[in-house]
Amino acid sequence: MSTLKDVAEKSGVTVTTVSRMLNGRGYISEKTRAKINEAMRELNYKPNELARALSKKRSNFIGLIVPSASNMYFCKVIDCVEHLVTGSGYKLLLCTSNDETKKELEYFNMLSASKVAGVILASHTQNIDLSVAIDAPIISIDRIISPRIPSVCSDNYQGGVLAAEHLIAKGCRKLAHISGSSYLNMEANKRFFGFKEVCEKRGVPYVAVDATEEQFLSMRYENIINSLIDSHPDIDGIFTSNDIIAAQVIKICSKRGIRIPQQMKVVGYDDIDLCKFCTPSITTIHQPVRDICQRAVESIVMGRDKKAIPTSVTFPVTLVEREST
Amino acid sequence: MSTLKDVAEKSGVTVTTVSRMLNGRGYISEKTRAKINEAMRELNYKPNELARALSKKRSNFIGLIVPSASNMYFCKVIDCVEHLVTGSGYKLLLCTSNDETKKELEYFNMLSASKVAGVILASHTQNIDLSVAIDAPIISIDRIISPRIPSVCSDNYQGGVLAAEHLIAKGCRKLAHISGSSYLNMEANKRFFGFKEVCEKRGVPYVAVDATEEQFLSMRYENIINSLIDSHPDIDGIFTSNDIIAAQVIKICSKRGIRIPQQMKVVGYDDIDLCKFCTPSITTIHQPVRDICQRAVESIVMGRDKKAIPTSVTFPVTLVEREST
DNA sequence: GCTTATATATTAACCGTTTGACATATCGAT
DNA sequence: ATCGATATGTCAAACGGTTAATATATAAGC
Repeated sequence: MSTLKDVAEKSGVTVTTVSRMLNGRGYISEKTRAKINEAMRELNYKPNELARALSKKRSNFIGLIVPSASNMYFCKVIDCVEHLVTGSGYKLLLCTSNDETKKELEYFNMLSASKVAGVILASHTQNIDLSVAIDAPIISIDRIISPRIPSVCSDNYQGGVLAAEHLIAKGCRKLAHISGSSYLNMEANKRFFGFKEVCEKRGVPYVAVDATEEQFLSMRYENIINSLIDSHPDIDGIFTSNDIIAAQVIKICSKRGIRIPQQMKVVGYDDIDLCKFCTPSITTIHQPVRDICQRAVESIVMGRDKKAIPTSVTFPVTLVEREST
Repeated sequence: MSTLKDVAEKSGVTVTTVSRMLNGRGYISEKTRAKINEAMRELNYKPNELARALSKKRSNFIGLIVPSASNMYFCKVIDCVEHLVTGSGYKLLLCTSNDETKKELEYFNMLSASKVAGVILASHTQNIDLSVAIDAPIISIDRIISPRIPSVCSDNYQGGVLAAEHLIAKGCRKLAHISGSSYLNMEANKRFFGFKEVCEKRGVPYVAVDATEEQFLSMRYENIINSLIDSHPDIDGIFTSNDIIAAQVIKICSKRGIRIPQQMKVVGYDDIDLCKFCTPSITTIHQPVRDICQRAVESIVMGRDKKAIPTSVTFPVTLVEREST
């Protein structure tokens, strides 16, 4: 593996000059530039990123912490963030925390030790002031962690409003809401508040149940869905806090002989690919994941240059109508 | 941020001693060990991983290259690999290549420049001898790239055999196979060979169609499925090369009023979560992703210590019967 | 002919950790 | 009294790049 020094010798200049060129500082004539490029090509030179980062006291890794990579919503986030990070010349360090605060702290220490350029948090982490643990910009996605950490969310309240209004417009008389674990994501609770508000304003009765953390992680909601339908057989519209629950509602209704959308209408949340693959496909609240991720990555890249103080933002959501309503 | 030197000063020993302790070389008395630990705690010392890696000429990052993080099969791989990598004290650098050779090469250069401990390849990359591009162990998942690169696969041929036998046993008279893009994954083609072999042996007629690369990446197979059913309305059993195609077959059949499993039986491949969420749920060939990933990570970790020459392995697959057959 | 901008060189310190070479001291065992 | 194992110290080079300071040379502009 060749080094800067090798390149410098080969092209008959000093390491300073080569480094200057690599980092775009100072003056370089076209002739020298060509000579150096030539030498780099011949030697197949790749700057050692570790040395570079050590010297600069900052790497170009960006850490992304998600609860799990097998949950399709987070997959979307991972995919988006990876593209954006790579597009900005950074590299993605992926961490899956299982929503465990302890693991999250470990990851934080690890990321800090690797001198990451920033951290994007799409995981649990309530209230612990992580900004003290790391000397790099942090931004959270869809979770508000502490007032000191900027966040980028979608309009969860409005999502709940849209879902309830849609179900009511479609003729539902009694609604239900099934949340993910409200303990895990305070921000997502606003989906329920929006839903509730509309139901109350319109005088439509509703019930609400809350999944457990364990159900959220295992993605198995059968029990909660069955017992909801058992105890409220007159429900004809369900708004779920994520699409995975919605898919299982559809499944259980089909097993019970409840026809969708005729007898039961279902609105999910997130708009993951699953919605399209399900039969019937799922009406859902679309989260602008791409916009959210873009904003998150930008805020890290900006924050690094101290160009802008990143602030919290909220993106609008939309309802995507499919076959389940 | 405190350094080794700070810790050494604080605990009244030299950096050599502290480093010795950190790396488990030479002798350390319990008393000194305690003193150093105390100092590290007080200073909240975290070794700078970059400096460490630079000095050792090797980081503890492991690179994982997948075509996409939004494809659920690869999500499973990512999730698994992340857990295993972290469990072994490494960190995961995630790369999504879109199955583009050019991008894969760029990622390889990047990983090489970051002195990764190894690379796990679950992507395209045909025939280019990447082992020359990087000085670290490489292993491929479910793809055979070159004879020089060890791979860990599942028994694709057997998967095809199981699928065909199951469909025939369930009473199908005319079968079809829809592959992902055979161009992208030679190894997965064996699924078709196994399927074909059984059909021919049993005298069951079959047709086979091949999705394009674009269809694979966009996960939209409607056209190919519709035209298959249009031109062969007598097909009563379909084996698809992945579960995402299977889900769409179910969807299209439902739209066309073809009842599953009564009039049409479907067997997918991979056993991703989607299978359980679909209505009806999808019978599929289960890939032992956990075993595969474990083997892949182990081979990197071993390969690093030069303890063992990693060799290629094949894991058995099983058929998981659900509602679609 | 003087100034200024451009282009490059030399030297050396620094980032934080590892590691080898070598020295020294203590302690129990022979 | 000597030996070997244990426990630590000092010193300094190395990993590969960045960067500040200082110097010099060329070319263009007035």
